[in-house]
This record gives sequence, C-alpha cells and structure tokens, in this order.
Amino acid sequence: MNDPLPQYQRLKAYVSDEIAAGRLRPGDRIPSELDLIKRFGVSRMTANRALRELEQAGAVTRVQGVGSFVAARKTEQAMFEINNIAEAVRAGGQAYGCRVIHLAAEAEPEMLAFMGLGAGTHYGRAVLLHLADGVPVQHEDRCANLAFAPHFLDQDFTCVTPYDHLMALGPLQAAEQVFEAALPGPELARLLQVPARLPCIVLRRRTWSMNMVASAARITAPSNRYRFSGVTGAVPPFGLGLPRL
Amino acid sequence: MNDPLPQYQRLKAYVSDEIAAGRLRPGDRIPSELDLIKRFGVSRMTANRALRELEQAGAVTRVQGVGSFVAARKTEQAMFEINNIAEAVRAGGQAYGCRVIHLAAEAEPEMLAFMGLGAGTHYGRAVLLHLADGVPVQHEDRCANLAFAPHFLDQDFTCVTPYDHLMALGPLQAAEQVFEAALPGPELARLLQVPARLPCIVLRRRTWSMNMVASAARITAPSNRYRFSGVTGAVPPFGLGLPRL
DNA sequence: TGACATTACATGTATATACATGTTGGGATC
DNA sequence: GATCCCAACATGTATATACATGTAATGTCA
Repeated sequence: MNDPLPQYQRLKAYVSDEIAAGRLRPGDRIPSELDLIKRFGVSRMTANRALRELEQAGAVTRVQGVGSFVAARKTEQAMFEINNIAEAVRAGGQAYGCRVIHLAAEAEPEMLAFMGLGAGTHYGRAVLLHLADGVPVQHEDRCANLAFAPHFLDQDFTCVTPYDHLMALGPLQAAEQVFEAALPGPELARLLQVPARLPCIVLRRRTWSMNMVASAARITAPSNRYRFSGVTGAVPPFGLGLPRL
Repeated sequence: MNDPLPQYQRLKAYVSDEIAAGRLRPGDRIPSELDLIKRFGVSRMTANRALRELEQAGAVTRVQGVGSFVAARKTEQAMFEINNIAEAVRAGGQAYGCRVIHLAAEAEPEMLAFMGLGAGTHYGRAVLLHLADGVPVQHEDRCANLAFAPHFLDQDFTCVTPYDHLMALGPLQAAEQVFEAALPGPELARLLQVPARLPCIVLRRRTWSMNMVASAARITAPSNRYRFSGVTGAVPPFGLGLPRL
C-alpha cells in the first residue's frame, strides 16, 4: 500500500528526529556521511543528498573538511520575521521591559478554538505588556500548548520572552499570521496607555513545532508605536542581481 | 583566481536567467534533463540536481513522466501571499469589480520617496477601488515604475489588476511589506463606504523585479471586510484541518 | 471506430566510483 | 621542542549506470 520512504528521506528523518528530540543540540556534530553509510548501508551519494537537503532546509550546517553540525537557529528568520519583541526594542536603542498581566493554566475558549486542539490538552496562558523605555508598545495574549512547553508557566517573562522560551524547545515548522485593525477597547487602552479611539494593529499568530500547535498569540500594538514589517526575497542592490536560486 | 562555477550552478543559472529574462514564462516547459545533458555535456545526475534544486527553490515545477515547467506563481506565494485581490474575492464566491478613481503619469512625492528612486525615472499612478459584490473591500494607491512597466497607464484596470499586469512582466524578486492600522479619513471613508471611525488596515508594499523597484502600493482595507493572512512553512498534520479564522 | 498494447520520453531514486578541496592530528625530522 | 609532511577524514562535485514510476502519443487489432 504505502510505499516505503525513499532512503534519503529516511536519513533526513533520522537526523531531524534526533534534533527534534533534543538528543542533538545546536552546535553538536551530526553523523558524517560515512557514519550514515555504515549505519544504514546506503551509498555516499544518498547520504550526501540527505545531509545537503537538511543544510538547504536550514537545519544543519556543513563545513568542508570538518563535518556537519546542528544549525544554530536560522529557521525562524525565514518565516516572515517572527520578531522577538525584546530584540526589536533593543535594536532601536531603547530599554526593553515586560509586565506580566496574567498567568494561568487556563485559556479562553476563543483562543482554544483558534489553536485547533481538542479536549485533553493542557494550556498555559500568559498576558504580557511589552515596554520600550517604559512605554507600552505591544500587548500579548499568548496561549501555549503545555504538551509542547511543559514549563511555560514557570517562566519569568520579565527576563525571558515567550518567543525565547518556545524557540528553545524546538525548531519552528510553520507559522500562520493574520493582520487586522481594531480599536483597543477600554481595558486594552488603559493598559497600553493610549486613547480608546487610536487604531491598533492586531496580529493573530499560530506556530507549529514538533508536529503540533506550539502556541497561539494575539498581539495588539498601537500603530504609532510599533509596526510589523518584513522583507522577503533578496532586494537587488545588495544581492547583486537575481537571488541565485 | 575565481574558480569557475560548478556545473550544476551553471545549469541553474542558465534556466533561471531564461526565466528572469522573460524568455520562459510561467507554465512554459523548460529544458528536460536530457536537453541539458545534450546542451551542456553533463551527466544526468548533474542536470537532475540542477532542476531539483530549482524546484526546491520554488522556481520550477516538475511532474514525473511529463516534464519541468516554470512555476506558476509559487514565488509570490512564498512571499507572504502577495494576493491578487481579484482572485481572493472570487475564491470567496463573490463577484469582483474595480472602479478606477485616478490615473496619472505623476506620483505623490511621499510615494516617490517610498519607492526609493531618484529623479529621471517615470512613474504611473493608479488609484483603484476593489469591490466584492459591489461592496468596496480595498483601496489601492499604486505607483509603478514605468521603466519596468511602460504600458502601466494603458491598462484597463477594471479587467486586469495591477497585480496581473506587473506579474506578467517579470518574476517577483523581493517584497517589502509594512502593516499599520489607521482611520480612513473622510475621503477614504466615503470611497470605502465605511464610518470614518472604523479602523482600517494599511499595507504598504514595495516589490522588486528585474533588478529594480517595480512598484509601490498603499493598500487600505476596512478590517471587517478584508484580512491579510499568510502561512509559512508546512503545517504538520498534513496540511489540513486548521480552523479558519 | 474503439480498445488496448507498445513505445518514447521524463522524472525519481540508488549505486559505485572518481577526483578535488579542505581540516586535523600524528609522526618523522631537524 | 618546533616544524613540516603526510595520512585520515570530511565534504564538494561529477560521472556512468541501473531500475522504477509515471505520462502521452502511436500503432495495431478486433
């Protein structure tokens, strides 16, 4: 019925499972082509293809003459700038701060529906206010899948952003993002310290990792304090012409 | 000094240059592995690698038993959904319409600065109102580089969206997008037929093609009538079953 | 004319082999 | 002990070959 996976796919799955399971961590040396040949009985070209494709996928770094290693973390960069708000604030030369508004083991029904997970799954919810030089720039209502991040609620989010914590647990597989505009409403306006009639941009995001929904978030930012932007592709003047495919 | 390019890179460059130059257009058949073997005197594995990597890069679609083709529009798909508004409306089962508000050979200074092009370049500006079942869903203020799209102002935008026209002229290289939230202001509110206090989402976008800025646009959409969304990466449980927002 | 087999073509994967390039460590030599 | 050379290893690329799988067109036969 179902064909067996091609050999090179099996090798890729083997290596990326080791990474996903945490047995191989960023910077670790992964099996060389010769190792894979001996372990799986394949030819070198097959092992080479597996490792090369893992490199192209950003999961692995290869250095000629030295070996292959688990890549640091480039995956998230490619995905329309899943921004680390703390880094973005600091990059602008401002001081980053965070206030924890709410922390609970239960999530709102609306958010749960958004995450698309059924009953029997446990959630952690964190409502945070991100500050730049003390001024609120983003309100974040995040719901994490505790099956993916068991210690989500134990984090001190004034030090470690949800982004940092979740990213450390596994590579980002996919992200869905929806942009909307909305008025903040009285409570949000108070938290963000903006007039209730100031339009805010609302980003709802779901991320997948380790073959499950890792977390969902609703991020609200006053449009005059924070903008979501992204560049995809290679902008010519720097990339010397067409991005080499 | 500089090593010659590897063979497979030469093949990739050859094919992607043909695409970039417009000699191969979306849907066109590209040289088969056998063609490349005969033309460049390489082995089949080398031609295979070149075409396979072009496929992974999204430039080419390959069908076993049939051939390889210039990818329809996967490029733009990968770039955070540069949506064709007409298609999006029709996909929702509504009738698409477009009203041309303004058409001129001059662009606003603000837009010109945004495009980042100096003097001596010619621009065409089109202000359009996109309708779904007669209801305005998007206001588009677009400025095209006439060096890239010389016949931009001759288009009948009630039939051909700027997207269609520009996409037909060359492959998308890069896109920059900024999302903001704003109130529409009296004139826009009148055009969009919404209350002046309804928050709208504003997307400013620049696109590059053929090594130049192809066009810039400011797209305004009432948040209750249109949403910008995108998925990046592969959503795990085989793609399906995520609750629509 | 319609059904079916054949053929040509194209891609998908896998192997064995070869040579090139780069790194590293160990051992011989001075 | 310091230096240099070389072997072992790892990746990078290329080739010839093989078989599998899939599509499309063609020709044959009823």
